[in-house]
Amino acid sequence: MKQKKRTTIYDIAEKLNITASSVSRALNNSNHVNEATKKLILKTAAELNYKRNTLASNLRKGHTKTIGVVVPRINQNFFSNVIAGIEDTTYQKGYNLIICQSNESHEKEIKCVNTLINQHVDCIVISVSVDSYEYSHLQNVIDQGIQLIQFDRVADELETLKVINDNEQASFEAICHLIEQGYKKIALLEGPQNLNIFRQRKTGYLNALRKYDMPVIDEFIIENAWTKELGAEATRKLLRLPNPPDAIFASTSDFSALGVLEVASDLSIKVPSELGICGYSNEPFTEITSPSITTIDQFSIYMGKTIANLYFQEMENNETIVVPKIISIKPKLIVRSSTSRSPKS
Amino acid sequence: MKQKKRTTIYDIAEKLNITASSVSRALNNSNHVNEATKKLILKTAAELNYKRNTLASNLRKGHTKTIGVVVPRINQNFFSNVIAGIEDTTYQKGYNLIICQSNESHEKEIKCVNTLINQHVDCIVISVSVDSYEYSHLQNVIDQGIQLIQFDRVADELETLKVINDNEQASFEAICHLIEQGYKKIALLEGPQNLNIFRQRKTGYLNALRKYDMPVIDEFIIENAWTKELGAEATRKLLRLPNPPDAIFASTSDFSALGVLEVASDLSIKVPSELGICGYSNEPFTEITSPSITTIDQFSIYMGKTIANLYFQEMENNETIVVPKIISIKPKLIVRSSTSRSPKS
DNA sequence: TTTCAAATTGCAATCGATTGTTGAACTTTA
DNA sequence: TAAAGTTCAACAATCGATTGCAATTTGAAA
Repeated sequence: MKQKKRTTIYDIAEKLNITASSVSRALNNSNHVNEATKKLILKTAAELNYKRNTLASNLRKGHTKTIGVVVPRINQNFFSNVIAGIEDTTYQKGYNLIICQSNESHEKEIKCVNTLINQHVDCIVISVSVDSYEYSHLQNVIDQGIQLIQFDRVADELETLKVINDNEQASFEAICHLIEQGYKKIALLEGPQNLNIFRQRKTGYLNALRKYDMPVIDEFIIENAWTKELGAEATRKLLRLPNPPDAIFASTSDFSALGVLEVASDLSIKVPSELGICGYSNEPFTEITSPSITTIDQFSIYMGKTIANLYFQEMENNETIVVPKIISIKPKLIVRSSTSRSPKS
Repeated sequence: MKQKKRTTIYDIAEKLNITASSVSRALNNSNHVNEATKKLILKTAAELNYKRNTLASNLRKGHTKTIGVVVPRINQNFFSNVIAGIEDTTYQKGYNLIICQSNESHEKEIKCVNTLINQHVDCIVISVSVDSYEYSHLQNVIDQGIQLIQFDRVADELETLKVINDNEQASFEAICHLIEQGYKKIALLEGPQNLNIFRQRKTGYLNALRKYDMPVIDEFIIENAWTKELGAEATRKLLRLPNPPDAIFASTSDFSALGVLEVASDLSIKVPSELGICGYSNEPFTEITSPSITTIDQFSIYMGKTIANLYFQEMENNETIVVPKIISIKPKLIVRSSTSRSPKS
């Protein structure tokens, strides 16, 4: 590749017989430059097609106006929406985003975080991967003086800024809804319990059952059913039980719920009359399946915006100690056909 | 925010009573350092929790091992898949990605590109926004000596590396398929014709009709129907015609096709027997609508990988002139229920 | 005309890492 | 033992922009 020499402030200075400092000041619109020369400098800069070298500038200034984002998967609706939300508000403040995906791998997550530290980003926003078991790499971020914001899947033990969903409440409401629709034997597809979001959803499920004095049936709780395939498999298993459930809450994801729906469809089990199905995340497709799937909206784009605003807000309270702050967003139950039957037993 | 002083190579040097150059060489595993001191340096670096300042390093070295990506929307399946593909292969080579979204705005696209130039990325990968009308900002990228790779929506007039789909062929095959299924009056929902991808798809449509000696009916071609809402609206208009079409090719997107399907469903028009529907992009949801939607897969993840590999390949042919190269990926028609009727007229 | 302050501009250090050159210490060879 | 060659580390310049301080010019006031 041809590597043309880019024009620098020195080139401009030389051409105009002044020093680079004046050029720099003019470019930064400082008022310590004569208006006339400022105009001239700006004009010459445009002529020479000057582009500021952000690397040099950032090195000198000590900050990069860049935020690093680490998510398990970029191409997953929830995460790409959060990113879009973050981007939307950071862009307006002149910030850039460096986006990494951990591919749900703890190893890669560590590498991503380290790269971001090396890049001297001003802030790291992360949702941890499913198999993370220790968080020294995140502690490291804090130690390096970089603002750390966790969202959705957070490490509870780390005292950082957090933006989360109230998973327990959402899950609780979903189960209450099912019970009110007359379902009596509600199964739970749960996600990996090392992630707190899945633990919280389970708690919500148990609380709701308790509230209505319904028994907790162990074989109705299926571990690690968080993909479409695993959801389908779990469903087949559940429906083969001598006393099968009449509703399934796929607390892990809508994909899992989709697996449930497909199995029900294969077995000609009528949804919602014979089987109620509730998912989680409000993926776009849940609206267009037949029947449409009841699910929980996490306000993902709003969540992204909240994260960005939280960062800027903390930035402004300069000097003060970092107080661990948690912002909890209440998700919303979206009732659709897959759980809507007339409310009688 | 507390801003701790990070440890630098000077800190390590000072502690060990040597110069920073030796530290740098040790950290870069140069063989101009004594093995023993190298070990010592590495050990001390780890102790002091040293992290290389990539800014300084990049400034000195003149490249950043960073690729900038500009797409219309991050949270659109096709684009997020391409990004995931790029990320997958660049990550292995130690490259980073800076991702920007133009939000389909020409203005913002220009700003994104300029930011990336300022950031001294080594390469810019872009799919232009729908309302772009001139490409001086892209010419600028080339002038600054930055490798430019266009994909999918490309500016034909710019001689750059390009990775595209053979839209014309895909569209041609889709229409041939419809005709072979016995559809006789095929409408086209077309996208903004300033984007070449939509022009190509239209050409494919026209070519297929010509091949089968079928007339081109002007009122069957609807402009700018590239969202779900516009697709729905277009469909209502088409079906109100005295002589309505018996198939609709939503060449713009699957979202548009979904709009078609919903209107058909509202009007109780049977798909595929009374109306055939074909979309474009193979969005995940096309598989789970009822009926499932025939569409065209663009191999988006593979496309991303191809882009990344193309960059590395060009990098290696150092010194030579940049030859504009175009890689065309042949999309695949995915036949599903929405167009599958017994092949008789 | 002299004095002083304000407005501009220049000088030089700095951010942290890299790298070509130089020189000292050491090893090998004749 | 002396000459030649190696190895290793120090020195200093460099990447491009920023910024505190010093110096100069300008203009106004005395």
